[in-house]
Amino acid sequence: MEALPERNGYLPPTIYDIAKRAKVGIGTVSRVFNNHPSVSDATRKRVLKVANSLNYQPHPYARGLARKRTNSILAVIPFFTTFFFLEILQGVQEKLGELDCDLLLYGVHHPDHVESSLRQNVLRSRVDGILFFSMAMPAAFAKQYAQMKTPVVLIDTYNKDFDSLTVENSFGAFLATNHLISLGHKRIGMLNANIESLPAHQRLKGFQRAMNEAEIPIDPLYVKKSSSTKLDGFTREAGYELMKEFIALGSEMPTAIFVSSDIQASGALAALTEAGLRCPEDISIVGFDDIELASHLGITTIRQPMAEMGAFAAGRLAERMNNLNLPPTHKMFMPSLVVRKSSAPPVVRSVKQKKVSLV
Amino acid sequence: MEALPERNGYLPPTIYDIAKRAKVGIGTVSRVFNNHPSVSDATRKRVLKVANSLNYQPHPYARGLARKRTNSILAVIPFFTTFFFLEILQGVQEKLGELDCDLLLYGVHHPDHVESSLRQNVLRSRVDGILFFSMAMPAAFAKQYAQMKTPVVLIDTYNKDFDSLTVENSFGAFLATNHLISLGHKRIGMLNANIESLPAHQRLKGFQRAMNEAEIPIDPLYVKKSSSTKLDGFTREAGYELMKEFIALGSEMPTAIFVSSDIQASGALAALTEAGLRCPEDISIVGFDDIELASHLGITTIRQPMAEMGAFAAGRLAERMNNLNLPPTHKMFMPSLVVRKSSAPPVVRSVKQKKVSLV
DNA sequence: ATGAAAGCGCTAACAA
DNA sequence: TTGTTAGCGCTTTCAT
Repeated sequence: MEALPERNGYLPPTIYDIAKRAKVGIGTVSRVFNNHPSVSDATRKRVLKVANSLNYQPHPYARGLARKRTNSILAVIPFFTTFFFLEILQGVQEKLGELDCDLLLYGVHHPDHVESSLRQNVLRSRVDGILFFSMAMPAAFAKQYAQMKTPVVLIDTYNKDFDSLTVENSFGAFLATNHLISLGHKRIGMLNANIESLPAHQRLKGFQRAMNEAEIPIDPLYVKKSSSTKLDGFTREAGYELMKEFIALGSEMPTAIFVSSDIQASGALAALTEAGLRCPEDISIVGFDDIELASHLGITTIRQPMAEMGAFAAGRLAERMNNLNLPPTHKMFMPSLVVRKSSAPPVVRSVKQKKVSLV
Repeated sequence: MEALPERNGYLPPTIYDIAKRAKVGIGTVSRVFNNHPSVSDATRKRVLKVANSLNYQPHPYARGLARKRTNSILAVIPFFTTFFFLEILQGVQEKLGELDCDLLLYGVHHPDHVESSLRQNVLRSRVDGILFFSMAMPAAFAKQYAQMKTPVVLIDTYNKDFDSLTVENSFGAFLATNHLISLGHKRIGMLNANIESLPAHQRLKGFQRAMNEAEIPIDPLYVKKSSSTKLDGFTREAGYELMKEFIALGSEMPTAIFVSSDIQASGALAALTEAGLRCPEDISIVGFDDIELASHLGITTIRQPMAEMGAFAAGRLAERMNNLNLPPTHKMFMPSLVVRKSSAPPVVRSVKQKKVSLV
């Protein structure tokens, strides 16, 4: 802690300055800026004029102290991922603008840091609420927040005690698979991440439902899951490796594969290229997430409505900040299909024969 | 403005609570938490013990009010771009952690919004300093900040009145071109963005210098620049179109091209694939920026030290906040070469003859 | 409708 | 070394 140099020269005007020049009490000035009804029109106008001429802006910290609310919220996000969060934050911020609320960012590098940040920011009552992204809320804090009724909204993660919003993974997988089916594919596979993870599990469910509804039997050979624990198998490498297994099937290879994430799909594509196979001519691919890469690679995929999710999260947080006793709600968002060039009708190759046994 | 529900039940402890239980005055408690030297070890220990047992955390807003400094800074970033900023913010945040300082995020969608944010946050003295990214500082604010000595650090943009840090574009281009040269290429082209933009201009300079130093004449036909105004031609489409022009050269095509950005390189690659040409076999490509896409596409590129830049920016801002009268400094960061598979030695094709006229 | 005054939780100057 | 006190700029009773 060093000496704290005062901002030179110019000092921002306070309500006292305004009050003096407008010949009113500071209370009145305050009322004007809080839109309190009991100020005469004349006075209000006079105060506003003076305030404008002095370029007055209420000091948020003084306000925060007096009001016991800071008008700012904290976003705790894992910093290793990128695109998804920025898009959501965009939605958050837009909404926050309406609410005259600021956004504090806390990027988590290491899980341990989560706790210290939460402690610092919340217990210090520096923020009015928290947006918590994609991580499991540490149990100790979950308990504490629940009983202190701290406003918390969970995004892309779940805890029964807090508001949460997630994407309907299963429905997205259903959409993806259905797209492939409606393109005319019959031999459809799924390249999944680690089934232990919730999203992977849900996406498998959606795949199965689509296949069942279309009455297409699922060949177990066509359903491959990563056993990687690194990021639950949602990695480029995992996609690459599993795709090689598909390729090893040779002529028995599916004509289309639903891949559980775009990042895996990028690896799958690499494996295909390496094997001299072309997408979509030899095989159609549908991914999931719609990360930026997907558009560059031309991957048909499932998009999550990130901006809306962000806006919704901010809105929900605001509601909760205004009423600490709302019961937690759990909102599901519906993803949508984005068709690009990695999916196409199956090519009727040297029409030998229909595939026989699908088990 | 609605009724403001108080946080139910639990109220955070204040220095008064601590003081009472530790049987000291509030001043002493304050001193302890400000590491003021004149507190006896015994007292300090006692206060700390009580504080810990009560889970006390100083209230940042009260502190801010009294100290006239908020311990938080504002990052103003253009929200349409993504990866680059997150990486820099990572560096920023790491540094900020050391400084016990918070990060307020303001994403700019529309240039108009810049001003309102700056006004709100700075004039309201909500933040101690500003990190301003990749945009031209609006003149009105530049003047005001300069005379108010508001701590501002510019990142990836320049203004003589403020600290700034930028990347040595020219040097990066030099590195890229040199890499191609050292690989043995002689027919080297450059696929540039809109030369009106500063980075495009600087990158051209670096290209020219490398060629000159290697005494390889530059064929004007091999230097193509986008005339697009959209993002100054730093787009996938621009890269795609210009690469088609290169391809149209047929056998006269360069054996290697330095592309002014990865995003353009991705478009260039697409054009190549479309034309049935392979990279690096038929032509080597080096990009610039090292966006995530580059690694997925295997593009050799020039990387900017983003995390370091972020940390440096935060550090510089801190210095300036501690001494408002420092003269502005302008720091250049050196980019580095990342070799991937899009660049390789030229293939000695059906060695017909040396290229004759390079004009 | 308006002014005066008492905090909000803290820092820092001043005494002791 | 310590306690006391006067702000920091604002909101919010309580009078008037």
